[in-house]
Amino acid sequence: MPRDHKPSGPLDDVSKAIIEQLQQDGRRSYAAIGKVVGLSEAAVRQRVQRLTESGAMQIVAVTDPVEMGFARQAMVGVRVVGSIDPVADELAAIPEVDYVVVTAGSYDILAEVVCESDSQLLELVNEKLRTIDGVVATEIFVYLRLQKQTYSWGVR
Amino acid sequence: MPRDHKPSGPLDDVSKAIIEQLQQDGRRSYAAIGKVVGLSEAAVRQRVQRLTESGAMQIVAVTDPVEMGFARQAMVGVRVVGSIDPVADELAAIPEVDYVVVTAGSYDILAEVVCESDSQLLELVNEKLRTIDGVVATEIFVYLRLQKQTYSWGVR
DNA sequence: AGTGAAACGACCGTAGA
DNA sequence: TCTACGGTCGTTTCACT
Repeated sequence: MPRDHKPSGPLDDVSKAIIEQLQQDGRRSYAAIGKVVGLSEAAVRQRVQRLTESGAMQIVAVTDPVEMGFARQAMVGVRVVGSIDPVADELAAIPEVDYVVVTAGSYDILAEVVCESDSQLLELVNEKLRTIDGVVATEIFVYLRLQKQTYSWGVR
Repeated sequence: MPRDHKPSGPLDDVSKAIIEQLQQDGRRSYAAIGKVVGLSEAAVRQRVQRLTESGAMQIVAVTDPVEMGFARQAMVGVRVVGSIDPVADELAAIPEVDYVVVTAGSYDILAEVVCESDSQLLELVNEKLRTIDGVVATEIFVYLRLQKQTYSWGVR
């Protein structure tokens, strides 16, 4: 699922203020946001539409994995021989993998996985990750505690 | 910012269906969701309220760091001597750190950082992370490409 | 890009099963 | 925990700047 990325230059302060409001509550009304940022409802709505269509922002529900029955998360460091891209593609196609990033460092790829149990995690890594062509090593960092997860950059 | 976590047992299929709708569009109307899941508007509203108050779900704007002027992201593996908790707390308090997880493995903590430039990243790691009491080693995984980031578990 | 106004639809509180 | 309903407020469309 690649993000669309229409050009859309850097954001002005008003759009940043709108985003800040929606980071606190994605359902806050355009009218209420307009009062804070000093714009009419319609203007706020237009800017939100442009921001979402350009891919700069999206308004979504994010869930707590534990409450959803996924009690075990882990980050997997992956070392690859040969081309990295096809490996990254295959990883991204796995439903239990929710985050894939190509990195510079002692791993070529970091992949976050969400599982229901330790046994499912082990099976996933052994049978779906380590069997991908080009993967030569993996290291599992089991999550003991998620300490911070924010969707607001720079602010608060 | 610790999550509140009222007890609230495992979710039934209706609540999962509601969440699925809101993962696609966090602003979808309660009435429209009700038609899909077979519930009245008010019932959907009550369930969404309970889900958000229990911390199982939140509806927020998530942004593209590049569009927001944060062109450089990295994952930092942190090795700690002594108690891990105070280090995790200090890391979580840093604004540029958006994700902190305590892990089992060759790092004790993984922290994701969001910066405007390479120089800011370097300064952050050297002056704010490595100076924390108990941190004995860090390893930086600079993000070359974010390949996948989904907020929907299990589905699609 | 922005405003203002009127019609429409969504949301909220309350009552009742 | 759900439905029903009425009042209030938010959203949408459109003509205008």
